[in-house]
Amino acid sequence: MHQLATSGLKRFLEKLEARAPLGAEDRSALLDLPHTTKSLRRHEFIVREDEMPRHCCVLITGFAMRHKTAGNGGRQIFSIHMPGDAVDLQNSLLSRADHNLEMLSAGTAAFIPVEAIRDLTLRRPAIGQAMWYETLVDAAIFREWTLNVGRRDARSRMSHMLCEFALRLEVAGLGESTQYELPMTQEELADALALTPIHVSRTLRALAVEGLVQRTNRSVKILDWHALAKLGDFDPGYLHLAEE
Amino acid sequence: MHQLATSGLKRFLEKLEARAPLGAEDRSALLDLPHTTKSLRRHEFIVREDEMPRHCCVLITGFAMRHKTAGNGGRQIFSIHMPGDAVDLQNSLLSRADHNLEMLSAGTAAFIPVEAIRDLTLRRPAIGQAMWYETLVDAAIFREWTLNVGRRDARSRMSHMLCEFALRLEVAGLGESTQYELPMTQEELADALALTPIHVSRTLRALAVEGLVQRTNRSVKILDWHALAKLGDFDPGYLHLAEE
DNA sequence: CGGGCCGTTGAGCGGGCTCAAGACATGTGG
DNA sequence: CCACATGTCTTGAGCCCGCTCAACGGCCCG
Repeated sequence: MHQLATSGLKRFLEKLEARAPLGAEDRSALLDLPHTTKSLRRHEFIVREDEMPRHCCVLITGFAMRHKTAGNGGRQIFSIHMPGDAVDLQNSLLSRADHNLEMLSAGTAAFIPVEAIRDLTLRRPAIGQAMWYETLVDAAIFREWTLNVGRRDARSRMSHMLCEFALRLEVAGLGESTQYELPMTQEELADALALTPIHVSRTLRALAVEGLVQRTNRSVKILDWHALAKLGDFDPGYLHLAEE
Repeated sequence: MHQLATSGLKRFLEKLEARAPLGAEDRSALLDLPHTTKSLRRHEFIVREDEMPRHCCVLITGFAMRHKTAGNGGRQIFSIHMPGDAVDLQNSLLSRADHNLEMLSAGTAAFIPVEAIRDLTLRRPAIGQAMWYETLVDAAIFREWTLNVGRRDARSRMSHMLCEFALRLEVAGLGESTQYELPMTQEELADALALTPIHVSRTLRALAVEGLVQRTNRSVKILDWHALAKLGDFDPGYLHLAEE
């Protein structure tokens, strides 16, 4: 159990260090963070809007999503998260949650007391800075999604999102950029893209007919990356990946 | 000149302290940040996409906006900023800008070298944390705008945005919540709401006919706050203002 | 075998877009 | 003082992308 937990934070550590390496003391201070691991069911909520979360959660396995529902019943998904992501720094540090965090698939996560995080980032400012930058990248992704939803049509939106996932999963070592597992229903895709599930179905069909992507079950195969990226107006700069 | 500059950072300091008070040393360390002040024209860019900004900018007077243009020519405005806002921590800390920062009105700003910021936040982690939280609130606003654009119709979008500005301006001490100056053209409103300028015109007219708001020149008068907030599905939780 | 859940397909509608023209204010130079 | 250009806002008419409503089919799992 402790084995699992440690390796979970390890993935988080690797993610932080991808941007800027940490010293040995910082590294071990991070890995020594007190935490408990817990397995989570699909659709289980990690945090709900208006709660005051007392733990911050690092995904070890499985996928999660942020979302919020408007007064008219429309739901908007803001982002999708994968193993290694510290998934609710956003909510836990600001004391009152302004959106929901929900598992997309079954998985496991490490729960770290918020005070331990606050404490660590004060004691070891380099870690604080690394986490800060991580949330800045999250913000960059939020902005790109706003652009996606606000200014691109359905086919471009879908293409853009599929490209983003391809790249992020590849960088995280969770798939190839041309073929990956994505545990989202068409209804969830719709809420991420601000479309209806029906139109998501039609859009995916159109992309398949054009020979760009193929989606079967919960997996995505990209047949023509170049064309898909072009159609999706996809420029990965906003992901702020290490240049290679 | 130095007088002006100091008072500019002072406003920023007040904003940081609204969330969590800082110690005397932190306070003076922040105010002692090296910086130069500069006056900016309307439509002048502070940062452009793909640049590698070497300064972080704190607004002293005037309004600014973040935006980015999609491949099809559509522009999306992500947020509006007002005096006291550190307006491009987002871009400067991640080294390569992924969006533009442009003045909405003429104004003045303090420019702080990025290294000085990085340095200060490492030396004085409490300040780092305060700035971090500030960017987390920015992120919360990005999310709300995504929901706005994705899941609300034109009248609700507009109402929501007018409510947000009313509250933020009041908290910043720049207007009453029922009457304020907003230096945005209808085209800029359109790009913030993901509408066309034409539809913005019609929507504003509709809200005026219903007796909710009145817009003349560049000022906004809210005639029925309660109805406007309801129509706009406006719940200020996401702004994370101090509870009072 | 029955019942969710998920995806597909069709038909009709509508909110916001496009295109086009005009109104009005401001500034600028002759 | 007028002539003209420019930027901003308004109004009208027609259209289209994506929505709504409804039915059906496949699949999994009890």
